[in-house]
Amino acid sequence: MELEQTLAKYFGYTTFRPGQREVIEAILAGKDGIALLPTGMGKSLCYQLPGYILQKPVLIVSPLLSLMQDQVEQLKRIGEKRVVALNSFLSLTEKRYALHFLEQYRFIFTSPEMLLQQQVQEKLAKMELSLIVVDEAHCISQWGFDFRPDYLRIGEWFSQEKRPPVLALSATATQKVVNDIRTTLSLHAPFEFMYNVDRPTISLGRVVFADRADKAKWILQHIKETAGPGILYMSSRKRAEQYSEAFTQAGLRVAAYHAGYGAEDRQFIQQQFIDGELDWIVATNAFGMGINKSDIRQVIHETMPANVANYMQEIGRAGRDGEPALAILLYCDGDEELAKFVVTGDLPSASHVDRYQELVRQQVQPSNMLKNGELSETAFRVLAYWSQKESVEQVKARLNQLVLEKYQAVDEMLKITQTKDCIRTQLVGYFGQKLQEKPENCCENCGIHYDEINTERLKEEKKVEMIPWESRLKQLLIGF
DNA sequence: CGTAACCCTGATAACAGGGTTACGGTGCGTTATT
Repeated sequence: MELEQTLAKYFGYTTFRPGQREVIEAILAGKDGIALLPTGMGKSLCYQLPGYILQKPVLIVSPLLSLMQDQVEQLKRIGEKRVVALNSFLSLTEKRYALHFLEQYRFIFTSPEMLLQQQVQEKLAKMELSLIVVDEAHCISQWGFDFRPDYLRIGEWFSQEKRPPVLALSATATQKVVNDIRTTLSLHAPFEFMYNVDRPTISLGRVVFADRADKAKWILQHIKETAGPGILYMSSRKRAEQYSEAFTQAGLRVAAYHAGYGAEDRQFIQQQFIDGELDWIVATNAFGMGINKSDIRQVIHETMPANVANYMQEIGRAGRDGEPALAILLYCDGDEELAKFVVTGDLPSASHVDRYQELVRQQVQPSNMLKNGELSETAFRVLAYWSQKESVEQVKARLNQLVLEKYQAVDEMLKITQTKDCIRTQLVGYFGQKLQEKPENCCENCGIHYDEINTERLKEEKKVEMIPWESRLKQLLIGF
């Protein structure tokens, strides 16, 4: 059957979106692949369609439980019953059942951590898969080395034996991230499809402040006077809460969001935002992955993110409906120091490496280190991962290297806050691409026509405030 | 590592300036308590 016929039969579409056909054909030809497609451009179809053609299960490794649930629901909505999310939401009985009948499912979603459990591994060893998908594959690079080491173990697992094609999917990935994906997954001459990373409808604003108080004043004013829906990214949980409270007191529909809240609260806030009951989310970088909201008009960074990849990922949440949107990066001297601390603050130290080895030598459980609270659970897991693989000296060198790389990544982001050249050109450059065409309201340095837009806005105001979102965008562009 | 908020001191009134302290992100799975 032709691909189009299968597409129509299962998904009801008549044509493919850019890249989908190429990626699917490569997979069907047995090749590995890396596909970078913006959210909303049908990434998941790249594995769902092959799932219907290759009559064996597709395994999808996903970073978040909520993401898995969404994907499962989405598939069930189009009538697919043979789909399962193998994760800790399942009770022991449910998990046993799912594992027992695992080969019967068409789509199996799971986390890296669950995938690597012995019982899952044993089951998978007896099964034949048609395809392994690593969804949101930038997580390998973003999390694998110092946060969720199991992201690195995915590649170790299937590199050793005969395996089906592997497809890595992500919205955006810098050159470094693509390299990390390729090497840690040991992809064999992968087919690579990279959609244009530039999002011409997002204007790239930037405001530099003399001190923090000025910045705070600007934020308070800006949020009060401009329209959402928007995300205000903060670099600390506490500040997210403080700002959120200030806005709430000013009568705005705002909520804070960070990983300190329980899963239910987070789900609730996210849903309120999606449903339009909240205009602003004041969040840490915990917010965003898997958010399906097309009309986000603004993404503001109170402090710069830790690297360019994260920045692109975060601003890319704006304007998915194709209508104009605005990203504003705020900077104040010294902001990079906080970013540097935050990204390296929880790494194990050289003395931790020594102590780990010492405990192993004495045949004491290294996890005893956790009892007196000298390092976090995350730091311990990272330490354990590397210590099991490498010598004490190698681990120390690796950790030092990691710190250096993280600092460099922050410095690259810092350049964007300081450049006098076109921000868009520079940003796109980090993704190995060349800017095709500058949009009219390109960036702070090329000139965003705030004045023009402001005048229009005034004219607009004299008429009526009825044109739903056009007038909102104009409102949104004041405050400069 | 750097910042901000806090406290203390000195010398007799308000407050400058030194010292101290608290604070800073991301998620899985499992297990022991409410």
